[in-house]
Amino acid sequence: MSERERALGSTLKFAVPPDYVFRRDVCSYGYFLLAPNRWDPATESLGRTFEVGEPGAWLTVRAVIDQPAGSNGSPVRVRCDQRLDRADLASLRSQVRRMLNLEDQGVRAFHRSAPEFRRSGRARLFRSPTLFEDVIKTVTSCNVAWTSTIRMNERLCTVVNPAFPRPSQLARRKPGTLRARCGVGYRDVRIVEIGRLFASGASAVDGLEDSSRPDDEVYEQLLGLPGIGPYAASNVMQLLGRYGHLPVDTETMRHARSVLGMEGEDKRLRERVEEHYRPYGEHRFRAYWFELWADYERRRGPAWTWDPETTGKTFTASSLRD
DNA sequence: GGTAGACCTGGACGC
DNA sequence: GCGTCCAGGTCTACC
Repeated sequence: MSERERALGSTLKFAVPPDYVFRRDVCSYGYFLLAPNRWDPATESLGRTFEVGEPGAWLTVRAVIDQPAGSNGSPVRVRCDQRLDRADLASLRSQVRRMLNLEDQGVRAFHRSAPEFRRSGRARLFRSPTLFEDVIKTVTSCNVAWTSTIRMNERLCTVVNPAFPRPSQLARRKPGTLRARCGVGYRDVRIVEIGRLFASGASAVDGLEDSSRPDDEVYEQLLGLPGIGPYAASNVMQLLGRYGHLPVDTETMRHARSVLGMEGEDKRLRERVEEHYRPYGEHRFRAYWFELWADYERRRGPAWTWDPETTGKTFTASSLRD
């Protein structure tokens, strides 16, 4: 493809399920506020840098994704800053489909289990183009305030790769460099090690996306990864489309006390939270999460109106405490 | 199996 | 402007 042909940006349009509402379903999980994603509340579009191609010939593409008609189930559009060939368009399409979680077959079942979310239509959860990015984003969200998570992801994109670091890029980095330039702190060694595992296709990460495997097996495997404890493993589970685990953190405790009216010490509260969401079975994460999200929206307005520079930075348990 | 303390960063607070 | 304290989940050592 010539340079001139490339200059005329490609546009991709594709059908989505009838229930799909772009602004609601993108702004459904905090990762829509993390680099390289950039939500624009004014145009209700998501900007992002992607990488297409193959090892040794990566192509960096800047794209803007939206749903021009804005109505349920109307096609989603992806506008690129350059012209892509068929293979690159296919790669981009598959990355966007993962982010938008379009293959999620459990929406109806979730609404049967939790009819209180039928009216809002909440069910789908936003995620990253790759499992690797979801895992690293999860590690950067552990033991840290939300603003620091935002900063770490920004710096990883600025310092290593604007489309988000690839496993091999993090595998090659010195931990000290990541710590000094990306502000990841003691997570440096763990991030490099996760990069190595994904880059080499080690058995520790093999089969994580195999949906035929039982939940408990995948959960145990995740717990074996560096930097991944019970909270992070449960969070990655939901990013894999497995919603039966609850990632319990300080924010869960705040929610239990302030919204569910529960009392007691953390250990007892943890048990009560598990008990509370048990009736939702394999959908319990979604029931928990959209209840929490509805509370955020009561405080801050609909998520699609949040400005990443202001409102988007205010989510952390201590700042939301009543 | 349970628990205490270290890990690192940035924000809040007091002086 | 500086020093101190605290929030935040994982990991290791120890009981």
